[in-house]
Amino acid sequence: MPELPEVETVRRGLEPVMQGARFMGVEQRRADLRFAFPEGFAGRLEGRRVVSLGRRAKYLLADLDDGMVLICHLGMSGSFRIETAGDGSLTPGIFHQARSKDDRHDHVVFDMEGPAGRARVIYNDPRRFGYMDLVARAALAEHAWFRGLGVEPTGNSLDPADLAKRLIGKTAPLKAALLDQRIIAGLGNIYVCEAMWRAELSPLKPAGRLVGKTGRPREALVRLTEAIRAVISEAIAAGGSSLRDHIRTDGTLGYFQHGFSVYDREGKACPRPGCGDTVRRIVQGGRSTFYCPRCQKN
DNA sequence: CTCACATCCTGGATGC
DNA sequence: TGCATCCAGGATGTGA
Repeated sequence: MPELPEVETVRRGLEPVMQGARFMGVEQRRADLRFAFPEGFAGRLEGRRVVSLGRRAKYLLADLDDGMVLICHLGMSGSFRIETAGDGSLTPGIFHQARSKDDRHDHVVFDMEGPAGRARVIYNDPRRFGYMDLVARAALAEHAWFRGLGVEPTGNSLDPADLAKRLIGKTAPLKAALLDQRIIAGLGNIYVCEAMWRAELSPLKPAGRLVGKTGRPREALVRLTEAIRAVISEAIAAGGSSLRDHIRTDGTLGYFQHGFSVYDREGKACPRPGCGDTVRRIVQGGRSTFYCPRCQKN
């Protein structure tokens, strides 16, 4: 599913029509996605105004004017699209026009009215691995989905010393540790593979070996931290990666997939100058890992 | 603690 | 063209 860069791209796409806008109508077309919607979901949103649209890990968070937060996770195949009349001057009538030709997987429809005019925001999710909830902002940190969530891999939040504390003594392979949302929150299969390649670290290496005896981060961990930060920020700048499901709210594609070094490149040449080896695919924990056996020996 | 594996779903790619 | 099979960006729960 969308990993952090894709979710951040969606957040930025929705912000212009959501921030400061009011839910004029909410249509919930089924009782559940991955989980059941909370009781009275649509009615509790209607009439509320979005104070701000944020993100934590792979979760979109819409803070409302009554102190509640709308939480959305896109699962593997969730996407939002925005429909307007094109000139931003939508009348309510436009919303009653025929649905798009393949609306089978449009599960939630938000009719918004705000500073930017009216917009219809539609949640589509073929596999229905996504989920939503509505909780008090004050209780968010203790919510089951957020309690124990690790550090954000963006900006200054990701610090080698802090990461060392989380990895110390871990015998799990590095790949598994980086996918563990309790350690770093927001990374998925793509960016974990890319970051390990950039840092020239083996996905099989026990994660705890990145930490020195005294508990200080080894040089490799500093390198990995920088690689994660770089790949995430570059991916956000590219609008995320569009493989199968990720699409921006305006219907355009992200283009970071063209910048992949190893992900989905099994059998192709390792792009590191002078390497000459071939990208290999192995399976760890049931998920594909792509890496260069020569660059990522240790 | 760690792992392998199944599970929730649909759709696209591939192979016969 | 059909049909079967495998695979997919996530997260959770089970049992070993």
